[in-house]
Amino acid sequence: MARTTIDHVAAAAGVSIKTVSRDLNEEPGVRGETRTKVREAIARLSYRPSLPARSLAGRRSSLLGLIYENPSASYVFDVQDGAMARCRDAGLRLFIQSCNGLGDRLVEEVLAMVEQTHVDGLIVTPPLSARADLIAALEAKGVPTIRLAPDVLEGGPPAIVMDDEAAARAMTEHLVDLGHRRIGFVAGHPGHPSSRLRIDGWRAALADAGLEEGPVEQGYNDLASGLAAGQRLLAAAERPTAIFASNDDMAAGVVQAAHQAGLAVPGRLSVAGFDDSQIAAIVWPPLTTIRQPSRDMAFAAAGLLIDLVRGQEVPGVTELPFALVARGSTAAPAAS
Amino acid sequence: MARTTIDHVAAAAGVSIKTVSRDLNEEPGVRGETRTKVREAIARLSYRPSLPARSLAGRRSSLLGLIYENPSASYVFDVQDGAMARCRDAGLRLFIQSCNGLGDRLVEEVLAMVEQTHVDGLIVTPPLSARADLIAALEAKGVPTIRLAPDVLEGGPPAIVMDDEAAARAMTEHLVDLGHRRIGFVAGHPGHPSSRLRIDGWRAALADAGLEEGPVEQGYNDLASGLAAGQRLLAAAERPTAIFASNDDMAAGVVQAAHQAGLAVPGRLSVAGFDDSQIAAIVWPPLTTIRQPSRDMAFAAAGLLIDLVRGQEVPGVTELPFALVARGSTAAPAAS
DNA sequence: TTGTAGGCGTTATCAA
DNA sequence: TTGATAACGCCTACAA
Repeated sequence: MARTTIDHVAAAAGVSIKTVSRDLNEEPGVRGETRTKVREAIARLSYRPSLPARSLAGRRSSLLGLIYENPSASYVFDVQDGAMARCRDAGLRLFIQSCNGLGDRLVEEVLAMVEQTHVDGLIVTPPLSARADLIAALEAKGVPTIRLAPDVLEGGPPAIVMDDEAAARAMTEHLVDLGHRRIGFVAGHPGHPSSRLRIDGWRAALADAGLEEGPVEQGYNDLASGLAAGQRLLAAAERPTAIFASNDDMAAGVVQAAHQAGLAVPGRLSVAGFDDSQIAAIVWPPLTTIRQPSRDMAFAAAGLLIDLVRGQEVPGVTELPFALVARGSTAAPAAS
Repeated sequence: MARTTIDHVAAAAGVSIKTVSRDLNEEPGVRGETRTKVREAIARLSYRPSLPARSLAGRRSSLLGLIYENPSASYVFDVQDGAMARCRDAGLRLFIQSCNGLGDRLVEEVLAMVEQTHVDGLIVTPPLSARADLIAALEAKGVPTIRLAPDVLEGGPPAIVMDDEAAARAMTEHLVDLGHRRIGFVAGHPGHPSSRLRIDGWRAALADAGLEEGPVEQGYNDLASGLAAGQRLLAAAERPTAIFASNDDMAAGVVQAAHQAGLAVPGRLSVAGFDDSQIAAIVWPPLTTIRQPSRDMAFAAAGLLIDLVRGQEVPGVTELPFALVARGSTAAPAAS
């Protein structure tokens, strides 16, 4: 029950607590011999410094925060994993907070969390990274912040992004290259940062190819809305030969709609998604999609935040590359 | 930059800091009038007590911990969500830690986390809840612990479980009732607590129905191994008319194997899963499966842990009900 | 290169 | 019913 403290270590090593502290924090000015003694005592007593005591005494808590709201389980999982890995490398801890269901108390609750836990800085994931009120409040409080995939890049805290528009364009070009001329689109949730960029990319690619704009249906980033959108798209008189959905969940819905309509995928209909979430590899046929490097982005975000907290300069925008993953759900259109 | 502290509140309310502290902790012995004054000052200054200071001074940190390792993204997501919700209700915070890739440093790292963060107690999710060394170490340290879905119930810290065996039996009975006589099984990961219970349930139900035991193939809880197991099962001379997989990911793999073999599901082959994870509703046809109340179990676990930390008695085993979710992947066998 | 004193923001103890 | 004061375990500033 009795905690091992820095005093015990100091006594065991025959030095003062300050010397132990210096070693712990890798401060200079400790003789090699002394350092060895201290290290040995630390190991022998298996001493672990108390984080609360540190954050109380010092100006740092060795704790970073990460907040999320709602996105898919796999996205949250990847992001957590990446950020935690980076923190572990740096000997820091990550405090994760869900903001689901906070409604209009969001800003207040986040500030409360930051104050109570003393996190040194915060990683804000989408769609929270698009909440201007939140970001403004954090800046006003002086909380070091990194935005993950925000909607607006100019101004605001440093951001980590992927080029959604270029990715959507690449996917559309992939479909065009396969020979598709009538390519429908299922738009993403209107409140989501990347939705606009993705539809813009689709439009741009069609324009570049000299093709007419295909039919668009609104979705809400979940399977059900993708299914409904797919049904509407497929019921039209002039059916598209390919449908590009703004995320994988909706693309899975479109695949279901095709199954229901008795249309073979990709024989009669090609379907493309976005995100390369778990689902993409699980539906049949597996989805051609865009791999968003969620884990890498979070890893990088944590790295930037660490720099930021240490007072170093960090770039305003860091862009990570995407990849087009071609799988079974897209093919050349049926010769008609 | 200057933090609002209990001193500011005390000054504003014209009382001592101890009185403010008493109000914060809902201790008795504060006059109603005084309490009102204090509350008003707290609200006006939007004061939030510092968690580190609390854990340093008091015997409690108002922080619970949750550790996980590897399971599917959706499982982790649900569990986090449930535990966080319960913590929020109680005014506590939840510290989440991934234990992926820790190898043989697992026990050491978990103990380090517990010591460093001062969490009051720990929720241990599967498959970590089956790690005897970990559980023993936590008990030795006197860390209040709740096990989520452990393999062994007798002894050890309080556990929250679902009756895996009964659920597997129910699913098998469902298939028998549909008319299946040759029911194959894809076994779950050998290291996973519930794998044995599920196969036992399947065996028991077949025995009860007076049926011969069907073919079994080993899987590892992921899609790929389910696919491989499905291929082996379907290649056999006497093909089963139904396959029950120990989890949904593997069931999705079996469905893929059926697709590849040109076997209609559920026309020529019925497939059943377990977990009701996201995947279950996404594959085509959607899976008949067992809903494991992961979120509820985590919610309950946090509740028990709170009681435990407060020194109350908690039951050794708490069992939550499962549900059989019948969807499109199971039907009567083709008349042959 | 090392050590001493003071304080971080709370809760606990004991007195008023 | 309230308050002064001493911890809690560490870091910062300053001294030796």
